[in-house]
Amino acid sequence: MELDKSLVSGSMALLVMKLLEEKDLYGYEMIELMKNRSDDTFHLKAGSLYPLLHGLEEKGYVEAYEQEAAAGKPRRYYHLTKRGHAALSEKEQAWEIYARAVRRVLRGGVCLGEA
Amino acid sequence: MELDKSLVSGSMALLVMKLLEEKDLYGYEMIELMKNRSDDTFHLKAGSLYPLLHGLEEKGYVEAYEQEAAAGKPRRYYHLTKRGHAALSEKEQAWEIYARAVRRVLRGGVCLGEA
DNA sequence: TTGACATATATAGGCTGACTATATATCATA
DNA sequence: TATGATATATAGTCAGCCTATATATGTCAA
Repeated sequence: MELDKSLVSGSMALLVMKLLEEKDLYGYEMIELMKNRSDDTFHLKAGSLYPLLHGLEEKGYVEAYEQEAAAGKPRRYYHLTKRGHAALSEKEQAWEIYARAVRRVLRGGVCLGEA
Repeated sequence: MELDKSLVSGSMALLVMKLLEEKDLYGYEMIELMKNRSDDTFHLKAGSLYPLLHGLEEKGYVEAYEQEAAAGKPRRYYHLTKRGHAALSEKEQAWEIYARAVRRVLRGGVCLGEA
């Protein structure tokens, strides 16, 4: 079953920043890592990722620097800033709240805590 | 903390259909029910809901019928069709897959099962 | 009586986020 | 030499939810 793409909306920035929490990465690497970490669920496209990274850079959540690779084009590494860490933390909390609310609704009305 | 609206994208159709699984509802009722069921997390707006319902009707996922209320405007009730039930089931599965993948990424790399 | 508010549905227009398509450039391999 | 993997980038498009606004009825307070 193909994943409904409309479900993916909005959380890519969160997921990308989460990858950057561990270590600096370049774009192409993130695409591969995202695929692996999500157990082949998220196929983040280059055309989605690079504009997203530029947006995060504008907001001051990441900083970029060029680095030569052993072969091929030089790589543009991204580093999560202090502000980025703070934003990531908030987005993680927001995700928790959101996912919990979806679970509540999907669990249906026959449960405790019904308002 | 205000919920990041961009996270909500895409899953409203799923949640609305889930409400309709239990019983027929009219639009205004869904807005209230959604708020209660989600523990005051989802504030679905009328301007989002009604076009969404019309879309579900066009796809044959719901059927509508008018019914007079004790007072005020007649209410437009929505009923989940057989096709709607099937679509709901698929969307629920898609949500499970998506949420699991997000959890995997958020859990980070220092875990078992890393691909 | 009139103004505000809750109930109830509807549409127009805008913003954001992810997509496809395309462009560029290097290197390996067939 | 041409195909594919690596690597980054932008333009244009589409979908989803938003705000703002319109309509209509009933209740309650000033």
